[in-house]
Amino acid sequence: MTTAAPAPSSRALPHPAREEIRLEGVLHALSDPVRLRIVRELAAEDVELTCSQFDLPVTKSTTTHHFRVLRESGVIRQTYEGTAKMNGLRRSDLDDLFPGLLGCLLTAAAHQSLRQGTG
Amino acid sequence: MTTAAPAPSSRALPHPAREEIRLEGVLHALSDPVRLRIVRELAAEDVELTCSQFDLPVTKSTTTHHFRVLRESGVIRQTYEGTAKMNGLRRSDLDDLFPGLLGCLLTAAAHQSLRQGTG
DNA sequence: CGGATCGTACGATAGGCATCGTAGTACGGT
DNA sequence: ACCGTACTACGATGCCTATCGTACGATCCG
Repeated sequence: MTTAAPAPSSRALPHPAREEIRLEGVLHALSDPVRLRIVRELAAEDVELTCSQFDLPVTKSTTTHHFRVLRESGVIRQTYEGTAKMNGLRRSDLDDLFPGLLGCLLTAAAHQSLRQGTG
Repeated sequence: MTTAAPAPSSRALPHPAREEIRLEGVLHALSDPVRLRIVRELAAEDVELTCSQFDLPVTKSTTTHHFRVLRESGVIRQTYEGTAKMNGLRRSDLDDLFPGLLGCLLTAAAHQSLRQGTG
């Protein structure tokens, strides 16, 4: 078999179960410009990205903080692969819980960016 | 003519123009449980409500605070009518800026309430 | 005018949080 | 074993905010 995925690596990360994801938490997570940007990039690439692949206007520590908030609110799924930490949107979970919401949010963010040239 | 609306009363309130409404601000406003509840009630009634018609688990001062956050983020429109302060959702502005978002959010909130019996 | 109702302003408080820097851990490669 | 890379943990800092209580302003009714 073509082992494309390099083994999830021992250390695990706590994620909320699908039923534990709260709308308020998701909205709070996405109300920060940096985090909204992360989610938009993640949605655009449609593939798992490492933390360091994002070009964010904050330091590494702050980046770690933002990714944790996104994970703990249930927006993204994080897994280690070697020293890298892969990040992926929890699309199916979110779509199941809040139908259409993620799409609307991404569209809204895109519209706003077009209007204001802010990304 | 049937003057149903009792004159807007002198004191005016500052509202952001439609173009000034920011997605992040809206999300932040709605990420508070009390404010999300206000917006849901407002959407359910589909008519302007006074501040005191809401049964909220906070004091009057805090209620004032939450309504102000909602107004300043562009989610609601507030006008005085006598001593009462009328509150209405800025549906058309929001739908114009962020198509479908308000509906998705309300649906999502409703779904979550059904799941968890939290309202 | 006097009183009642509705909402505001202001100050205080406590907790949350975005940010940073530094020091450290985990892993892979040489 | 050693080094480099990727990310984390921890502590500090300063700001934001949700909450309250009390005192006040605005409006209406009698």
